[in-house]
Amino acid sequence: MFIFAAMANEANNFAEIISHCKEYGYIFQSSELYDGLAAVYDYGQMGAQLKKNLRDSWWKSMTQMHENIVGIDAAIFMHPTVWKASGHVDSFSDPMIDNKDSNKRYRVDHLIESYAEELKVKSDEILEINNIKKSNKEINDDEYGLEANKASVFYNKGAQILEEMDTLIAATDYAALKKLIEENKIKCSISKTCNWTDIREFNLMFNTKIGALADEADTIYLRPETAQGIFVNFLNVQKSGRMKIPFGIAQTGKAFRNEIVARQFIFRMREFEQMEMQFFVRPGSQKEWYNYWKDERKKWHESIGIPAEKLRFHDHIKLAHYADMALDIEFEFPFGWKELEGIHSRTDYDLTQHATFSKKKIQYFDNDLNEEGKPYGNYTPYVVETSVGLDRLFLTVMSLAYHDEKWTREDGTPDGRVVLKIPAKLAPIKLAILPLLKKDGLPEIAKQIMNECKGSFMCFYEEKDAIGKRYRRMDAIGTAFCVTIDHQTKEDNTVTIRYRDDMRQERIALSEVKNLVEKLIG
RNA sequence: GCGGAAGUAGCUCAUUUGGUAGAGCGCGACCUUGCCAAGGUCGAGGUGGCCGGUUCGAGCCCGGUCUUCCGCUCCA
Repeated sequence: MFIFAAMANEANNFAEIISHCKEYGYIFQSSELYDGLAAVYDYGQMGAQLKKNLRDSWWKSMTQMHENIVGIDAAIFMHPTVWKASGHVDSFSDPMIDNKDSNKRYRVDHLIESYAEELKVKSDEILEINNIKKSNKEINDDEYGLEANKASVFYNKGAQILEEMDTLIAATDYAALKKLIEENKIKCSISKTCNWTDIREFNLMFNTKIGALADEADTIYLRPETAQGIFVNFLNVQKSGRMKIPFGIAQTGKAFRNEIVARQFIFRMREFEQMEMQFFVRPGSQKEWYNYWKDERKKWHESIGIPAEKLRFHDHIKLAHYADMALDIEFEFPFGWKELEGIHSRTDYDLTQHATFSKKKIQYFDNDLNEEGKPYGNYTPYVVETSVGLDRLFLTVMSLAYHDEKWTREDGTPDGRVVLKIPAKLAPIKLAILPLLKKDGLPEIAKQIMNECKGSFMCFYEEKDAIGKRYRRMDAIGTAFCVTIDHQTKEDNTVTIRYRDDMRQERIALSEVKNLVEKLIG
């Protein structure tokens, strides 16, 4: 027996988590044999299972648990026009400019917008000062008029610059855009100079060629989001599934974005997996459903063991081109609060765009009766989207699970363990089956338990090394439970079950093992 | 993409100013032990991230390159 004299020092060091993931088969860098490929990662034998458990848990909560949500699996390749319709071809390629002195890079529109904002602030300041002077009778009406004119010059200048910018961006006239920046002497906030590079465009979509001929019509994109696969299948699913609004279509799958800088381990990768659901609603009811899913999704995260105080909502101030409301569910990662899931009210933007570009009617006939007792009739549904990054969710679970525990033994010597306290229902391996000795018939009993259980949940059999060492290894990979078979088992058919999180042990009937574990992971 | 730091065994690191690499842990086999990282014996594993240069000789000096981490930037 031993006691916990101290159970502290649980520093959640991000670097330690990354290295633990590699050491215990959760995540490897892609193509490590060839020095790796930046911002691309592979899931190992443990990671793939955890990721699958997370995906399955989401899938079940969305489809099985909601009668009005169905799941699909759309292809990564889509018709090129899909991305014209969605707006990604235009808005996913941002013009950028670098300041040569500070090496700071700006999105051109952000740079110009902030300059216009400065002009507006300057204008407001002049007005404010002179309003005070006027009310104190320090200046007369004529003098005030002159100052007010000055203010409006600044104000109009700002508005004019923004207008010009919009025209030039729409025309992709980058030479003229640069000229606009230089003529207005827009400076870098770091270097305070106007020494700019040429404007360059960064397209965030990967493209490739389909078919043998390499002309422009054959260029296709790797999808930058999975959502469009749902929108273009809206009518197929609605009609073949006889779905009635409100209803949802769920999907998990890979998406690809050519991020300029991808960092923070698996937080921002060039290839990543989304789990998303598009919920189609009657126009006008989007606010109600947006709020419904906002709460529902946060509850789901809590249901898989994420503490409420580590989650928060963050409303978007600047909305994407398709949204009328948007927020992030953020998690407090080891490197700060970051987006885990996005909830977007996408209006009828996507369906309308696809109707326009495909020249096909995408509408729904609503037979429900309105207040006047008449059917709501034909309309383009509004959409509320919930979209989680599966890799981010994985990182969330790992960063919560990782614990470096240290304590002092009864004899005063230090002891400790690294343990992944992954919720039992998500843990890659549920049960380790460990014969205390690899003789005296104990392995035979253990293998019998193994055969009984492995059809129901993931098990792991191990007879090498001292029992303590095997427990530590199971802790490190996050195995939820261990059962140990000893000599007493042969006498009374009981085994020791050991709980990972608190290392507690209890004696239970051998015949109860499977039922107990199934109950605990349910 | 810019700036900073780093890269030696699976992991953590050592190798005094250049003289062809070691330890601990881990891993494999066997013996012993048996409820929280036990002991013993034997063993596998490194062209020092990669490429090039200087030198009689490079893990060490120089250049390039790749990757990772931190800061900036980016994240419809």
